[in-house]
Amino acid sequence: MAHGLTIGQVAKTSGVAAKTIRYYEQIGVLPTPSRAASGYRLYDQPGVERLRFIRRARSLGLPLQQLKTLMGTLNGGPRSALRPRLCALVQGQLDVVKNQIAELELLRQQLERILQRIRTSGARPHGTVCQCLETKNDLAPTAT
Amino acid sequence: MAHGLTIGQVAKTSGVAAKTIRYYEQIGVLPTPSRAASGYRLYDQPGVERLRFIRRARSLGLPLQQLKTLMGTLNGGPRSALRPRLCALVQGQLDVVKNQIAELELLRQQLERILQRIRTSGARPHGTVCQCLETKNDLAPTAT
DNA sequence: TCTTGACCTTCTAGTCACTGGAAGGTCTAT
DNA sequence: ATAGACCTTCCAGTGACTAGAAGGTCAAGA
Repeated sequence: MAHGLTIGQVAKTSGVAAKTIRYYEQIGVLPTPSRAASGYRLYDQPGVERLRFIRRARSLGLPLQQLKTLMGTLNGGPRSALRPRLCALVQGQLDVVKNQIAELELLRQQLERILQRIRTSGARPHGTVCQCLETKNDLAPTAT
Repeated sequence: MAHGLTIGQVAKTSGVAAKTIRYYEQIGVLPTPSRAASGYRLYDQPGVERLRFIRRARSLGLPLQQLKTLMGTLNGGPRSALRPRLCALVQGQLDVVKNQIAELELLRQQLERILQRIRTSGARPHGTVCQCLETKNDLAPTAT
């Protein structure tokens, strides 16, 4: 009731589910907010901004574990370490994303070839397994 | 000891961890194999082929749940339903993959712009949150 | 025959990022 | 006073495995 938004209000304005906000707090990505006499969580503006930061970074694919350590740096670590760390984080994520794209492109080609094959030749079962997925050449051995 | 490969031999030749093979059996994607007197699992050739089929399909990103129902069709369902089902499965997966690629491409662009910004302008903390991740225009609200 | 070490068995629990639900307390408006 | 919308905590589930513990089995060598 004092100054501050309840978790539901924060959820509504930020688009992050209340459950998710509690979860972030639970695993230590968000600090524990102040509480009303009733026990309700109360968020102030910096608290809301921290959440938005987390969400922004998450939408870039940064894992919560890395965010957690980064938040640690942000709230208390040496300021000088900030830029290189952020830089490395984003660069690392960029590499991850590039690799994912490359792998998915391969996958797409495989799927298109297979679809072609199913459509034209039909899927004759051989034993209990489909021939159309049997040809080795098209498929990476462990491309997950 | 009778005819058949132990789980470790299958694991070695197929490149699938023994743990994973047991897991597939546990969730019903693979049928329960025969057992030696000792209780060891023994796999015959069709069993090994089923595993290879699963892995091939998994490497295409098909979820185990779908594979499970497909295996049901393969082992007992009407043969006529096979081709359209497989076709739909692969087509669906192709759509999924295409969407993933498109999203990751957006993500890559965002990350590259952000990296540029960090490198050139530096990351001045503002309050407790980084400005360089604060600009809304670059970032999708919920692009995970 | 005994022992060593590799292999196998089951079971439980952990990963990641949430999400759902139950059981119960609080706030606001009527 | 009561309805119902909100909040609290805790437990469990998702997908596709992976790790580890505790114990049984097998083949080979001394």
